[in-house]
Order: sequence, then C-alpha cells, then structure tokens
Amino acid sequence: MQKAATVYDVAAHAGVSIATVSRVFRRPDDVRVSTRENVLASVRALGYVPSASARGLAARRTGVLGLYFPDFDEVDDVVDVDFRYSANVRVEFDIPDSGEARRQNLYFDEVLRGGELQAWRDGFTLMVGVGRGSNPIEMVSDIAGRVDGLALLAGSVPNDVLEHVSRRIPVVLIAGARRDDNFDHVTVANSEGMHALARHVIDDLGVRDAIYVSGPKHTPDDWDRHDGFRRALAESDIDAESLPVYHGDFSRARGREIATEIVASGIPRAIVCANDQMALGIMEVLQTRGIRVPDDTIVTGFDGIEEGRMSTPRLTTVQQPMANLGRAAMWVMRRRLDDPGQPRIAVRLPVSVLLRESSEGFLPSS
Amino acid sequence: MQKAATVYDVAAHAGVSIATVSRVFRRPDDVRVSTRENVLASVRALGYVPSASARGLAARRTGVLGLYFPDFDEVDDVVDVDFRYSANVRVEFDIPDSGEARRQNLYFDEVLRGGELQAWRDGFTLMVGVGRGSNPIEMVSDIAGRVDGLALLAGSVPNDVLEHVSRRIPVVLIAGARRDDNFDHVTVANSEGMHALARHVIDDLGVRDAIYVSGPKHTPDDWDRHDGFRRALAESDIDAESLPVYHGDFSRARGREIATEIVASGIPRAIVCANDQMALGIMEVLQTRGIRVPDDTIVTGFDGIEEGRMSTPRLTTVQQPMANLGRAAMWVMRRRLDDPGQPRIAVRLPVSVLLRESSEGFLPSS
DNA sequence: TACCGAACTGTATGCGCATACACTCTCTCG
DNA sequence: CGAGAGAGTGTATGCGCATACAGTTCGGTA
Repeated sequence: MQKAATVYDVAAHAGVSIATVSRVFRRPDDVRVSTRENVLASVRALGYVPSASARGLAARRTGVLGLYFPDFDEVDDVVDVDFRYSANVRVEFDIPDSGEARRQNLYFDEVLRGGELQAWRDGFTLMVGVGRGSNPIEMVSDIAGRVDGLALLAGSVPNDVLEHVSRRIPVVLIAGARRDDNFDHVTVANSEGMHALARHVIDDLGVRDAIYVSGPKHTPDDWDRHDGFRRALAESDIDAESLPVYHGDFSRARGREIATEIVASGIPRAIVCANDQMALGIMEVLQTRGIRVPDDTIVTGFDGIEEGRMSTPRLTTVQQPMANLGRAAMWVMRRRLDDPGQPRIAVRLPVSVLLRESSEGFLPSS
Repeated sequence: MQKAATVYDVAAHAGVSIATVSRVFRRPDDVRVSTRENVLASVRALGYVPSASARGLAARRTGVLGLYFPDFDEVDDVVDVDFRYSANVRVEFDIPDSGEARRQNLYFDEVLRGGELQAWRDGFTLMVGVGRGSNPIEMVSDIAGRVDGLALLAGSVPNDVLEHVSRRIPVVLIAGARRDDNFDHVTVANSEGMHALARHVIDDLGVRDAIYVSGPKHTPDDWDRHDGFRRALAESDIDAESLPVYHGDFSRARGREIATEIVASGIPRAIVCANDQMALGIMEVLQTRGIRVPDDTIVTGFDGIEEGRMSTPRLTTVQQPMANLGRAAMWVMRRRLDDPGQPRIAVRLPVSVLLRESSEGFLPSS
C-alpha cells in the first residue's frame, strides 16, 4: 500500500499514454484488444484502482447517491471501545422483554435496503448519512458534496439547509408530504390506507363506536392517517365528535398508558391506532386486564412491523412499503438527474391492509 | 441547480482569494473573523457546497470508509418499476408464515448500523456496497476507489481481488477467520461461545447424548462452532464418535428435514444446532410431532436472531455481537489508517450465551 | 504505388480544491 | 522612528483522471 498507483504509473508500465489507460476503463471497445490486454496486465501488476475523486472531478459526477436518516438509535451513551481487549463469553439468563427499541430501526433498515437496491440497478453506489450530533448543516453539506443526488427522510434536516443543498444537487424527501416546497417527494398512501382499514372495521365488521389513538401532533403521517379515519366515519354518517380520541406519540409506553385510560372509561368495540407500537402496547395492557382481543374489542395498528406479525393475537395493520420508499426515492432521483428541468414530482406509494386476528371476523380461507 | 458554485465563484463574490475561501472551511481560525463572516455570507448567497471529489483529490483522502456485503437479498426477480403509477390500497388476509427470508437480513442490518456508528464517531462517512451481479472485481474496485478503507464480510469477494484492492487501501475482513492472509480481521468467539453453551447443556443440565447439527461444510463459522462443541464433549469424556452429527446448511428448511431424520432415529436429550434458523426449523417439526421442547428434548441455536426471542418456547442461543462487528471493523480500519505500518491485527469479539426456555432448567430469578 | 478513411493512440487541458510559499500589513519593542 | 514578528491573505501548483482534438497507423482502393 506504498503510494497507490495512478494512470501515469500504469501508462508508463504498459508503454502507452494515460489516455489509453483511461479508455481501457471507460470505453474498452475503443482500444485495440492487444493494447487493452497489455494495459490490464499492468493494472494487475501494479494493483491499480482508479481514484474516484479524480474521476468525479474530471467527469463532474460522482456516481454516488446519498440517503440521509435522522439519528436512528439514540447513541448518547456510545463509548469508545478498545476492541483489542475483550472477554470471550458471557452466560446469562435472558428475561423476556418488549424489545421495542430495536424494532424502531427496521423501518430505516428496509428503506436503506430498498434504496441500495435501486441505486445499484441504476448504476450508482449508495452513501449513508445519519443526522446525529450537533450540526446538521455541516453533516448534510458534507454528504451533499459527495453525491449526485440526496434523498432524506422528511424531518431529518431543517428546510433552509435543504434549500441550500438543493442548489447543488437534486433533493428528494421521503415520507412526510409537504406541499410548500419545491422538492420531489416520495410518500405512502397513509390516508387511503387508514381509510380502507376503517371502512373494513365499520362496514364489514359493523362497528360504530371505534375510538382513535393518534400519533404525535403536527406530523404529516399522523395527520394523514387521522384524516383517513375521519373520512371513513363521515361516509358512514358517524359523528366523529361523539367518539373520543386519545393522543399518543407512537410509542409503546404511551400505548400502555392510553389502554389504562380506555379501560377506565369503558371499552369500545374497536380501538384504531395510528401505529403498531401503540396498538401492541394497548393489547398488552388489555390482556393483563382480562380483556380479550378481538372478542371484547378489536385493535388495529399501522406500519406492519415485524412484532405485529408475531404477537398473540397477530395485529391487523396497514403495511407500509418501506423498501419501496427507498427504491422510489432513488428512482425519482435518477429521473431528476436524467432531466433536471422536468416538473416537480410527488410519488405516492400504495399500502396493504393486512387483516389478522386482532380484528374480528378473520377467517382465512386456507 | 444551474451549475454548482465553486470556490472561485465564492471568492469573487466575497472579494477574496480562493485560498481564503478554502481556509474558511478547513481552518476557520486562520481567517480574520470579519473576513470569515463575509465569506460565509457569500457561501450562503451562492448555495456553495464544497466538492468532495476535488477535496479528496487535493487532500489525497476521501474521508469515506466502505462496507461491503455479499448480496443480501436474492434479487433475481427485481423488476423495474415505474413508481409514478401505483394503486393506492390493497386489502388482504395475511396468512401466518415463517417469514424466514427477511430475517436473514438482520445480521447485515446490524453490522451496517454498528459500522456507520463507529465511522461517524471517527469522522468518516460510510459507503455501502453489495456484491451482487456478475462482476465482483468491478464492483469492489469501484467502491475501493472511493474510500480510504474497506471492510468486507468474509466470503463476499475472492481473495485475489482483495489482494489487488489492498495495495491501494487497508482491507478488513469481518467474520470468517482466515489465517493465511495479511488482512486485519474482526471475528466473534464462535468456538468459545459454543463451548460454553455445550458445557451448560452437559454439565449443568446433565445431558450426555447431545447431537450436533452442523452448518455448511468448509465455512469458518461452522468449523469453529463445531470445534467448541467437540471440546466440550471431550472435557466431559464423552466420545464424540458415539453421537450422530447431522449436516445442515444454516437454512430453516434444512432444519425441518433434519428434524424428520432425528425423529425417525430416536429423540436425544438435546439437539445443539450451529445456528438459530435450523434450530427453529427443528422446533417447528418437533412440535407438530407432539414432541415437547424442552421437556422431551432440549434445542439450542446460535446467532441470537430476533425470531428466537419470539418463538415458543424461546430459543436458547449464543448471541453474536453483530453491531459490534461493524463497529470493530471500522475501529480496526481507523487504527490501520493512523499507523499503516503496524502489525496485522485480529480482533475477536465476545459472545453471550442466552439461556431461554428451549433449554431445560430455565429459572430466571425475577 | 499513392491516396483516403477508419481505427487507434497521444497531447494538452481543465475539473475544484488544499496548501506551500511569498507577500503585505499591523503592531510591538528597542 | 525603524526593524522584526506575527497575523492575515494571495499566488501558484499539483492532486489523478476524462476527453476534445490532433496525430498516427493500417488496410483497402484507384
């Protein structure tokens, strides 16, 4: 790993000019076969790997797309570790717990996976940024200088920073539908999904006293979902004002609290939650109080996290297309790069309502 | 997004030289406060973001570390999608299934998460590569040209490619202990972990007829784990030759097959598996045959995947420190970059034996 | 044999930034 | 009041590659 070989080294070794070396990589067909093989032999002999920095500079594009997340795991307590010195094995009894913290991440994992996949398909490499620490603008600028386009989870960066960055490269916002900016957007059918689920509960299952457990206020996801729920009520001539709404924050813990409140004020026939974690927290408490789901009350969630698929009863929910969010973001980016002048686009991805045992009347045909 | 602003534009706008502009970013304290603010105002006015390509070229380092995985999800069937045109909602009954495919990924997700975290802590950005498609050498060279160091999951790339790349940048191999190369390594205590688990089964639970279900042959992970198991047998004077060994491949499906074979030839007191997926597959079949775990036979796994924590009974296993694998890889890389001349290092990370209900005698004190 | 175009290859230049070095001020001190 | 020391800033150059353009070679044709 002395100092890395450059085109010049390879050219000298192969007895050709640097232009020919460059062509061997960029447009192999423009080089005579014998010359090409000669050059490639030198490449191997010298361990030459083209510098992407030089390439990017000369070609005015990096071939990299960026994906930027808000801080996924709270890492306040991460310490420096000297990995040289470690014990070998620890044996412990593993007590069951909720494992909530880890699951939050699946969302990001899936988006990342989808993004990487689509970037690869379009011939790009993916760079990952996480908005932790003090200075988001610095972090974002850093990554923005490295990529041809940047996709960000909505809310991970203040709008003025986005404006700044977008003067250099295309910016795509994922999940979180703002209409008051000029960025491309990729969102999911939050409102439609909740609407369809609520229609199922109301029409198919005949429930008229469904209460709603909302997410944190002022978040677009929560607003859209609640809107879908309200529309369903209205369509069945149910007065939304007559039904209580509990204000949650998407956390399981808050779900547990809300469950207690609900129990105290009387169990409705259905509890429609703005996300899965709260629904799971609610089911936990209901079950310890001897209230059966779905026999005594129906519980539904939103997101389609793994735990809802493994709970007892399994949770009826609306599955978000997480991987497709990532894919679509890269797809939109590619589209923008191919034609920078085209009008702003907002992609809205479909969701799936998954009917499982936590909602009554579940009778799979198999 | 016309054409992006450069140092020259900013310099002209602020009425200074490009050196001063550069200094404002690189060594702000070397610039008079009034000058600096003047420059920053121009930066904002022009939407200037420094080009990492030019930076990397001039500074001879990119500030990026790479993490390279083997193809995580089989994507043969991935199709191009036009994300503009999508339906909104689909409603469906969700039939329970094993969900095996998705879970394989958690391993990579966790390694990635840890890698990103440590890279960030060390002031680097992370670039992700996935070794899919036809030409690994091309893919690896591509990413190798972009980064200051590259960590790869062992087995994702042929050795000669690694040799080539390592002439340019440091290479760290994750999980898969080869001794016959000159790369830095990060591994887990496979052998010690399995040894400790086996000792628990043999000594604490008094089992003497434990059969072993191995992974794919010739993989270092399998070899090490099997070695730990054999050592435990030997220490208790149990003749390894007297006990059957079933050869698996780490898949749940193969676990199911093996379970059938085991049932046919008589249930032992314990079934020790080289990984969780096979153990879960075995438990599935045993339960449909009316064989109780752990009452009739103990089953143990290795890896610590999420599903083992949610199965019934929960699976006793050895938890791999997946996130720490990623962190340690970046840590080793940083170390190597700081001092290229130092001797080759092999970090071995500790594992945790998690005793859960699938192994008899589980009595948490809480 | 001389000439022409196609196929190749070489030369020269610029991409945007970091930085060594030179230079200009402004103080401070003798 | 002049010299020296910083502090601050500008000039010039190179990082490694892509590529426009010029130059060369070669086979085929008149």
